[in-house]
Amino acid sequence: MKATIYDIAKEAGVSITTVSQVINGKGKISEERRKEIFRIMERLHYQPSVIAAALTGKKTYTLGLIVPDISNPFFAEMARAVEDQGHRSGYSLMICSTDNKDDRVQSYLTLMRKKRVDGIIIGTGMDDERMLNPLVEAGIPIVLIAREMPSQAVHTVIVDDGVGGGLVARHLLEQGHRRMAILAEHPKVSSSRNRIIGFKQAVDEAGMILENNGIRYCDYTVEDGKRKALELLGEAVRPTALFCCNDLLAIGALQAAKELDIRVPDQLSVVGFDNTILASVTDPPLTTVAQPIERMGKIAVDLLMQELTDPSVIKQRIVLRPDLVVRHSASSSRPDF
Amino acid sequence: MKATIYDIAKEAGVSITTVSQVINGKGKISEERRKEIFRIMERLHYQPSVIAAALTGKKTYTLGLIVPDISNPFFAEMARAVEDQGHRSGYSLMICSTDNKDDRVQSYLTLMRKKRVDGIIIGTGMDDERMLNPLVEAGIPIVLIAREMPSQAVHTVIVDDGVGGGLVARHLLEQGHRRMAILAEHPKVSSSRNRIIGFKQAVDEAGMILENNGIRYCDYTVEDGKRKALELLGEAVRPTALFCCNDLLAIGALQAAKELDIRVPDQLSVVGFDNTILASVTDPPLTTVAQPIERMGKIAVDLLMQELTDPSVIKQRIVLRPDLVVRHSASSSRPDF
DNA sequence: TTGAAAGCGCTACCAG
DNA sequence: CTGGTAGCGCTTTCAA
Repeated sequence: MKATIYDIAKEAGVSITTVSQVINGKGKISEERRKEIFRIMERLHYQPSVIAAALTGKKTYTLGLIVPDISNPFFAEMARAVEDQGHRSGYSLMICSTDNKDDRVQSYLTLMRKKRVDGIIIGTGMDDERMLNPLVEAGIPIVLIAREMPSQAVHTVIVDDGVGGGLVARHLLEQGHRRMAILAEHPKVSSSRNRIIGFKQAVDEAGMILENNGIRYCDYTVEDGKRKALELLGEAVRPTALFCCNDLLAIGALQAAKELDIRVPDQLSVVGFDNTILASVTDPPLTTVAQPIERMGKIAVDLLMQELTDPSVIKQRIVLRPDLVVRHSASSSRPDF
Repeated sequence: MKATIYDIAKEAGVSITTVSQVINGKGKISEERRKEIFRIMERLHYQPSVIAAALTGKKTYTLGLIVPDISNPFFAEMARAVEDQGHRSGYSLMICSTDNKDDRVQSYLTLMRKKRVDGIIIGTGMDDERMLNPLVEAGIPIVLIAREMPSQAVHTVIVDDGVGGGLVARHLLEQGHRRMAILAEHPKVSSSRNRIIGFKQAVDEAGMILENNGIRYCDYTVEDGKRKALELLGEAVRPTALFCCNDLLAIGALQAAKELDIRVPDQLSVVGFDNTILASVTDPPLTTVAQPIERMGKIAVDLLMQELTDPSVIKQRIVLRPDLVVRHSASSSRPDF
C-alpha cells in the first residue's frame, strides 16, 4: 500500500504533526530530525497527498483553463503560456475544450467546482453569461482571457481588438483597397465583434463605406472560412481584400482563392488575426495581427495568484496593444483585375 | 460558506448516508426522498466535493497527459483527442509540457503522484526511463503514446514508425531521388529513430545507399529544422530530397529552401511526418505521413480505463498503421538542377 | 429503507 | 521544539 504520513511518523518515532511540519517547512524542527525524516520519506517513496491537504481547507493547486478547442494553435499557445506561469507558482493546469457549446461550458464549469480548482481562466465564450454567476458568488477567482463579459465582475485580459481591426483597415486602405469584405466569427464573440467595429470605424474615418453584406459569420474552422470566402469571392464584383477575424479563417480564405485561381496578394489581399504559428507557414505567409498571447497568459495567471492571496483585490481589466505583422498576403489593390 | 453534504442532510431531515447514496445512485432510496434531496441540492447550489470523495479511497477522476509541448500542434491534437475520450468517462485532463527536459519530466511525474491522478498518458521521452519505475511500482496505470520504452511494462500505443519511414523512402525512390538527407529528432527519441531505420531499410532494399553524413539531428522546432536544412543544402552536392521526421522540421526545411532560392518541389522534395494542421497550409502543401492521432488518443484512454477497471489486465502494445499523405512538396528528381 | 460511526491523509490549534 | 486532537467532506460497512 501507499505510504502515508503515519508510516513516516512511526518509522521516525515522531508524531505526524512533526512530519507535517517538515513537509511544509513550518514550525521549528531540529535540523537533525528534519534530515532524518526526509531520508525516511525518500526511502518509503512517500508522496504527500495533495488531496488530503486540500480537504483540510487548503488549496488544490490546480487551475482550470476553459477554451473552445485546445487543438487550435491559438489556444494551444495560450495553454502553454498559462501552464508555464502556473507551474512557476506550483499550480497545475486542467484543460477543457468547449467547442463553444454552452452545454459543454456548463458541464466543465460544474466540474471545476466539484474539483475545487483554485481559479479558472476562461477563454471561451458562452451564450448565457449568467452561467458564471454561481462561480462568482462562490468566490472562485476567475479571469477572462481574450474575451470580455461586461456583465460580470471578473478580471479580464484582452488585446485591444478595436485597435487591431483599425490597424488592418488602415493597412488595407493605404494600399488602395476599397472593396473589402470580412470573415467574422460568430456574432456572439466579443473579440470578433470589436475587431469589426474597429475596422469599420477606421473605414468610416477614411470616408469610405463598407457594405453590410460584405460580412460573413463563420465557425472557428478552416473549412468554414473557405466556404464563406468562396461565397464572397463568387460574387459579381468581388472584394479586393478580405479581413479575417482569425488566422484559421484567413487560411480558409487563402485556400478558397487558390481554388478559384485568384492570386494572393496580386488579385486579393488577405489579412488574419492572432499571429499563430500557422500564419508563418502559409502560402503566401500571412499578414496578420499579433496578440501577445504569452504575455496575456502570464498576466492572467498573475491576476489569479493575486486574488488567491488577497480576495479583496479590485477586479482589473488589462488591455494590451496588438501589433500588425506584415508578411506577404496583402498588397496594393489592382483594380484592373 | 459552501454547502456540504451535512447541510443537505440537515435541510432534508435525513442522514448524510442517504444523501451520499442519492448522489451516487446507490442503495435504495424512495423516489420521493430522492427527488426532494435533488431539489435541495439544487437550491443550495451544492456541488459534491470530488476531493473529499477521492480521499475516501475513491478515484480523482483526473488523468495526466505529459508531452514535450502542448503548443506544438501534434501534441495539441493529441491532447484534444485524449480530453474528449476521457470526458466521455467523466475524467478531466491535466496537461504538462516537459520541453523534453528530464528534470521537468521528473517534477511533473512527482506532481501527478501527489495529486493522485488515476492514470497517466505519456507522450514525452526521457533520458532515464527508470524515472517511471516508482509509478509503475505504485501501480499507477500508465500508457505511452507515440513513444516506446521496451524497458517498461506499460501499455503502448504507437504508429509503426518503421513502416512510415519506408513509405517515405519508397515514395521518394519511385520519383528517382538518390541523394536523400534526413532531418531527425534527437537520437534518443525512439519514434524518430525507427522512422530512420525504416527509411534506410527501404533504401537498402532498393539497392541504394544513404550517406551517413546525410543525417542531422534537430531540436523540435522550426528554427532548428531550418538551420540544419541550411547546412545540408549548403553542401557541394546537395540532396534532392529531404525526409524530415516531423512537420515542424519539414517547415524549417521549406523555409531554408526558400531562403536559398531552391524551388520546392522542382529542385528539392521535402517530406514531413505527423500530418498536423500545419502540413495542409504550407507553401507548397506538405507531403507527409499521417499518424491517426485521434484514434491513438482514444485507444490510450481506453487502455487506461481498462486497467482502472481491472488492474490485472495484461499490458498491450498497439501498433497502428501510418499513411502517406501526398500533397505537393515532393516530386520527381531533376538531376539537371 | 435509512442511520450511526469509523475512517481516508493531512493541517492547524493548543498544550507541554 | 514536539505531540495530541479536532476536524475537512465524503464513502462505506454494519445495524436497526
